[in-house]
Amino acid sequence: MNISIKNNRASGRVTLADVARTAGVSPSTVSRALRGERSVDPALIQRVVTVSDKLGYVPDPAARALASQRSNHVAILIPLLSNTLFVDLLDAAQKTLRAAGYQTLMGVTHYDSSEEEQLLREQLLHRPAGLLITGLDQNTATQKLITRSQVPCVHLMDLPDPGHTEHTYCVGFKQIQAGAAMTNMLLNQGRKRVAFAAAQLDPRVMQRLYGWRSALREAQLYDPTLEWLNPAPSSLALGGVLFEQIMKQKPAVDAIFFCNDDLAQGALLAALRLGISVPRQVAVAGFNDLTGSDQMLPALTTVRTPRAQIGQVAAEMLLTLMHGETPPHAQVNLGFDIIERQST
Amino acid sequence: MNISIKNNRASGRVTLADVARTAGVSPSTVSRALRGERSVDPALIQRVVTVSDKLGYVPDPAARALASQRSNHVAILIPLLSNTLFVDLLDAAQKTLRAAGYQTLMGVTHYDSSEEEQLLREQLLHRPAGLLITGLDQNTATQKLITRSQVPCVHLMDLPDPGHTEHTYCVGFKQIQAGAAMTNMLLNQGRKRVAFAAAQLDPRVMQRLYGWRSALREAQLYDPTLEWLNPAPSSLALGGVLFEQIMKQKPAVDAIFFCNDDLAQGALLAALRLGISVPRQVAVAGFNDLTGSDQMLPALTTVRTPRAQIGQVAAEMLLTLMHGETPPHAQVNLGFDIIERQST
DNA sequence: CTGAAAGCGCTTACAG
DNA sequence: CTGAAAGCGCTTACAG
Repeated sequence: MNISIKNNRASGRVTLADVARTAGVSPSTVSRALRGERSVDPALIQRVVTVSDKLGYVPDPAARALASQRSNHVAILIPLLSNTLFVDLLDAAQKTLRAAGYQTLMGVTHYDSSEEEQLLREQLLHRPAGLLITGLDQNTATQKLITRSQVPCVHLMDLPDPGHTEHTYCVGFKQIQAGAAMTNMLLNQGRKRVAFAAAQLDPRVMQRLYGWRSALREAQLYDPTLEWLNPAPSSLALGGVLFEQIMKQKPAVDAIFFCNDDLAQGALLAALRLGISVPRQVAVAGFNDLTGSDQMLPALTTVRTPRAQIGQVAAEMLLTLMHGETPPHAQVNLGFDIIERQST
Repeated sequence: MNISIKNNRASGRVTLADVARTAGVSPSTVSRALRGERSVDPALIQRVVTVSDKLGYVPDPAARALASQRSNHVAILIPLLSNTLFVDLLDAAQKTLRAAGYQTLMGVTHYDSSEEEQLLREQLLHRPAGLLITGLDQNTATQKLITRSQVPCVHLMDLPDPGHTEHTYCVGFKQIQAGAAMTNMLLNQGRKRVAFAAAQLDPRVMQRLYGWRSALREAQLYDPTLEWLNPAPSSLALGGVLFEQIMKQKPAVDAIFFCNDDLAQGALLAALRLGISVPRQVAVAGFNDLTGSDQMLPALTTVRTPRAQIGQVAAEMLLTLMHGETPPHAQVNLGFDIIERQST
C-alpha cells in the first residue's frame, strides 16, 4: 500500500483537492469551510477541518492570491530604518499582523515621496490585503494609487486637522500639541528664552515646530532667531553640533527643545565635553523618549510617544477594515506624555 | 474606437495575453522574451518589450509564483528588531534585494529557535526564491526545512569552523577572533585584570567569550571569576548595572570588555554618575560600534563590525545562487576593525 | 526558435 | 447549504 494514493501530485504538496477527496465533499465546500464562510453545515466544517489537519493541509498563498485577487500581505511604508521610532512601529505592527495570519511587506521611503510612490506601486502588485503608511503627507499620485487600489489603509503617527479628511483612517497623536506642551512645560519652569532645534524637517517635525511657536507667541516670548532648523538627518553627532552652535551664537538661551531624542542626547554629551551645566545654565529637552534617554547624565526630559502602541492599534484597525467592518473611530488619538527628568 | 478592445477583462489589468495579442505572438513567447530566456529571436524580444511597455504590462507575482512554484520573495530571519545591529543587516540586504526585483519577507525570531522554525515554515509557504538567516545555530528541524525546500540560503554574521560545513554559504567574520583581538589589545595596553561582561548570551556572544578566554589563557591571565554573564536582553541600563556590580565586587579589575556597545555605553554613563574615571581607573571596551559610541564621554573603544556590508554581500551571494550560479567562495570573511578611542 | 495545451491550487459567481 | 465549472494570469514540458 502506498500512502501517496491520497496525493498523486509531483510536488508532494497536499492540496485542497486532496482534502476534498478524502473528506468526500467538493473543493468548493472545503474552501468555504476552511475560510470560515457562513452557511456551511457545521458538521461538514468539522469533518473538513479534521481531514485537513490530518493530511497537514496548508493553503497555498499564491493560488489564493491569484484566485481571490487579494493576498495575505500587508504593506507597511516607513521613512527610515535607522530611526528606532519607525522600527518600533514596524515591530509592533508586524507582531499584531502576523498573529492574525498576515505577512508584512516593508518599504523604506527615505522621506522621499516619489520613492514612496514607487514602493507602493511595487507593493500593490502583490495585491496586499491592507496598507499601513507613515504620516499624512503623501503626494497626489500616491493618494490616487491608494484610493484606486481599494486597499484598506491606515496612516500612522499623525492626525489630520479636524474638519478635513474624515474618511482618512489614522492612529497617532497631535504633533503640534506635543510641541506646544513641552514648550509650555519649559515656560512654566521659568525659562524665558527657549530655542527649538530640529533636523530632518519632515512634516511631523514641522508640526512640533508650529506647536513651539504658538506656545511662545501666546507667552509673548516668540523669537524667530531661536529656530535652528537643519534639513540633515537627525543624529547624536548633529545634536552636539547644534548645541555648540546655539550656545555660542545665542548665549542667553536658557532652554533648548530638540525635535528628537538623538539630537538631545548628543547635546547632553556635548555639554559634558564643553563643561556646560545642564540644566543650571541651560535646560535640554527631547522628543520621543528613545532608548538611553533615561540613562543620560543628566537624564533627559522628553515627550514619550506611544509608537509601539500606535503600531499595534493601527494594525488592529486595519484588521477590522480588512474584515470589511467599520472601526468605531476613523481617527484614534493615543496622546503623549511629558517625562520630566533631570535635564530641565 | 474604444481603447479597451485591447483588454476586455473586468479587472482592467493588462495581462500577458494582452501583450501577446497586440504583439502578434504566442503567450509562451511573451513569457520567454520578458524573462530574458535565451533562445528567443532578438527581433521578437524587441517587439514584445516595446508592446509590453506601451501597454504598461506588469507581470502578476501571484500568477508567476503559482505557475513557476517560485515567488520573488526573499525571506530574512533576524533575532530582534530592537538591536540596531540586525536592523542594519536588514536594511542593507533589503536595499540590495529590492534593486534586483525581490521583495523582502522579514521574520523576527526573538532568539527562539522554535519560533525561528515556525517563522520559516510560514515563509516557505510563499515559496521564497532565497533565504537569509542570522547565525549558524539553527535547530535540526529548521535545517531540514531549509534543505528540503531547496531554497538557496545564506547565513549571516558568523563563519563556521574550518573543516565543517563547506556547503554552508555564509558571510560574516570570526566572532571568536574579534573577541580575542580586543582582549589582546587591552593586554597590550598593559591591562592585567580584564573582565568580560555579557548579556543575551546568544551563540555569537559566546564565541566572543571564547575569544576573550583564549587570549587571557595565552597571557596566563585567565580568571574565571571575571566572567559576568547575564542572559537578560542587552541594554544601556543593564550595562550600567553590570558595571556597578563589577566595580563593587571586583575592585581590582582594570578593564571591562562588554560584548555589545549598548552595555558599554551604559557602563560609561554609570561611570560618570559614580565618579569612576575611565580609562584611568578602569578601561571600558565594547563591540559593534553602534550609533553614539563615538559620541560618548570618553568616546568608546570598540570593535567595528561590517554589518551593513555583510547584509549587502550576503544578498549579492544569494542573488548569484538564485540565478543558479555558484559563488566563487561559499564563505566570505569580511573581518572587523578595532577602533581605539578614549575609553581604553 | 515558437506555439498549443495543460497545469499551478485556489475562489467564486451561478445554479440548484 | 452544496457542487460543477470557469477562471485568476502566468510557466513549462512537449512537439515541431
